[in-house]
Amino acid sequence: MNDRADIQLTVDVVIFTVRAESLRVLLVRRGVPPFEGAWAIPGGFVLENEPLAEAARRELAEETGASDVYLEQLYTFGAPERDPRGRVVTVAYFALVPPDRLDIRAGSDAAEAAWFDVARVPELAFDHAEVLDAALRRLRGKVGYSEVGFELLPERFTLSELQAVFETILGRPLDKRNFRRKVKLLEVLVEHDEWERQGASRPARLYSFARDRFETLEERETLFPFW
Amino acid sequence: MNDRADIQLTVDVVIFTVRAESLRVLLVRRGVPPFEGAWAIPGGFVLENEPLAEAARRELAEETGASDVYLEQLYTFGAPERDPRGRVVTVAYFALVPPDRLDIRAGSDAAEAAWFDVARVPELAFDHAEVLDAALRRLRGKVGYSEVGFELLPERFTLSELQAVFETILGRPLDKRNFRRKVKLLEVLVEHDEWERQGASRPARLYSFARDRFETLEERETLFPFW
DNA sequence: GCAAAAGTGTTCAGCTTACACCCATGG
DNA sequence: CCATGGGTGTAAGCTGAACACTTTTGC
Repeated sequence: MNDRADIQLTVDVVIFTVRAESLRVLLVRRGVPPFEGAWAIPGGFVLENEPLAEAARRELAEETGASDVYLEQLYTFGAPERDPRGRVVTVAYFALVPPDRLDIRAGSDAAEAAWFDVARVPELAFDHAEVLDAALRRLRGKVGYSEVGFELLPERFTLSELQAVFETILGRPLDKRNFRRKVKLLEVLVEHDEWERQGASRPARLYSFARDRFETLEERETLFPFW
Repeated sequence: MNDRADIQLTVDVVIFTVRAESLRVLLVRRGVPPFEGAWAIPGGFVLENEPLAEAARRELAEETGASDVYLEQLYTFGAPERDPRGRVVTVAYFALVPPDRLDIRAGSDAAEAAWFDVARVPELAFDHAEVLDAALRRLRGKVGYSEVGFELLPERFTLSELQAVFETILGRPLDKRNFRRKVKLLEVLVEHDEWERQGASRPARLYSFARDRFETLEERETLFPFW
């Protein structure tokens, strides 16, 4: 009468960053069967007495050295046949890592890891194609009414960089003037008297993201209009 | 070196229905410790070789007799101390059951179960207050751009009934004329030559929900505007 | 002085909102 | 005939989209 399944629980973390105007995801190459040699989303088993989000942060730190970045639970995948070794249910998370938070050294000690443009991802192990797809849909769905667009940038950034992130996530160009007007209207950016110069062009003003102001915005639910 | 946690996996299902213009949730009274005598969200262990959604549907059918209703994975709760008996991670789902799909007999054989107005829910066992809160936020958040508002109604319904469901979920009144115009603009309702008469008033036309038309709408992502 | 990217307003269309009266029926 | 809920259109304000030129710098 006790047919509780003997289940192993893992967390997988879809780790995104932005580089050279492309959205990238971190994948690791599997060194052991099953799917030996295939690319996979980094993940691992949940430890005793470890909260799920903490397991995800541990995974994230092991692979990237990054901590204190945006992390969100995505979905739980539990098809019985998703892992040929047995019943393994995985709680998938996704993380947004600004380029300046990446620790180059991290992850290099363990398995091979590499960043892939999300438009050019190889075949993935397990049901990880589905996991990645869910993460991308979530990210794209939320960019319009949440902070995720801001969480991929370094501490200081230009409005053009911000716009490039939005365009990268959405996969389409945005109008520069409209974009700037709307962002400023949100009142979540702090304007600095610092300027980024790059090559032979006019320097761009640097901004930073005021996370606290965004949170008060959310409560007003101005961003969730009734259709 | 193998510190994989010995974890029990359950599914909990937040079951909503609408009755008398109030949004209700099904709760069961616990007959055994821990939290003996407290009200809880129905749930149970995942079986060997059972997909998570199937476990949720099984739970749902046991409690309500309903099948083929709207079911969506909500969130996975895994705080180590959430169940005093040990490490129990739960994958929470929520279900929307139209009143005509409820089987009165179901659930009566087992534990005591009852419907509660979501605004008048008693103290709940475990972290179920948090689970219910997440379900309500998800439901309210999605009513404006998804089909959830349509999934709580019987096969045939009037526009006033539909509006009442939206108002119940959102917790605020909507303008009748605007509501009707927008719903008709969506083109997801089938108009029938049947009329509901109730008491001393003009009969109301009956409609049904064309789920397939809604799905093609979703792909057009007209409903997900960029801010 | 020219190439390159930064920065800046206005107009128009479409959508959202607010709002009040007549209609069909049962009792 | 009256009480009850069903059903319908229009005007005003607001929001989103389209669009082009000037500025600052490095070379």
